[in-house]
Amino acid sequence: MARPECPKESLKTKRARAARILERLEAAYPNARTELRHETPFQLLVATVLSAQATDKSVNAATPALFARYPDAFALAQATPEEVEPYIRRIGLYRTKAKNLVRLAQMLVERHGGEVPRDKQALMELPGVGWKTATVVLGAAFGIPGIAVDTHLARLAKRLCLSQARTPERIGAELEQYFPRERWVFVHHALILHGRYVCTARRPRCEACVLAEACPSRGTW
DNA sequence: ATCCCGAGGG
DNA sequence: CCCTCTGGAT
Repeated sequence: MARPECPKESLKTKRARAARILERLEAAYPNARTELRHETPFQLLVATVLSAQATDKSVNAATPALFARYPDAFALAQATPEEVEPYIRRIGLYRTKAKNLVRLAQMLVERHGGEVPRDKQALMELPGVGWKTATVVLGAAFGIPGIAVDTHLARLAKRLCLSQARTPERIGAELEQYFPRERWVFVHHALILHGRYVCTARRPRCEACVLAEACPSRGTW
């Protein structure tokens, strides 16, 4: 990672650049939303927990069979981790995730009537659910604004010189200063798509990047 | 800071 | 072979 210096910008200048970035994201990814397959908030929560350090493709390959066997929290709460493992083994980190999902389902039944709580603190008390997963679920399932920062957002925020902060929470808080609240959830999904297909971790395709004009790091990778 | 972990890409 | 993938818990 050869780091170019980020330009010194006022908040006003940065917001103007963010506005241009948002414009181009809206043109390039007009209906960006989660690519995790799900029918209910519960299934989205499970899929998002499974997506930690895994590709959404591998998660989507596993969840149809998983959801057919365990369609809701009540069904999953009756399972043992050993019974769940075969469904998710190919995703990786499967022992931890199987254990977490069963306990998570049991807690949903015990504390929330089997439903997904619309509250970040309550979500973060569930095993396997941290700040990023809770923010994603609130946004995608309930439309509650928030910019969840995952590996893609962290990388793009740095390359775009939108945030040099280190923790996901701080990067997210900073990004939320630059984009309008009603577009936060869109920005999250659009930047993930852009990070997955264009501004990739290893060899970013700057020549094909619609954000290049607004990116101080263009061509330096 | 380290562990969990399989699968696909370069 | 090494790196990365919508992280979280210890």
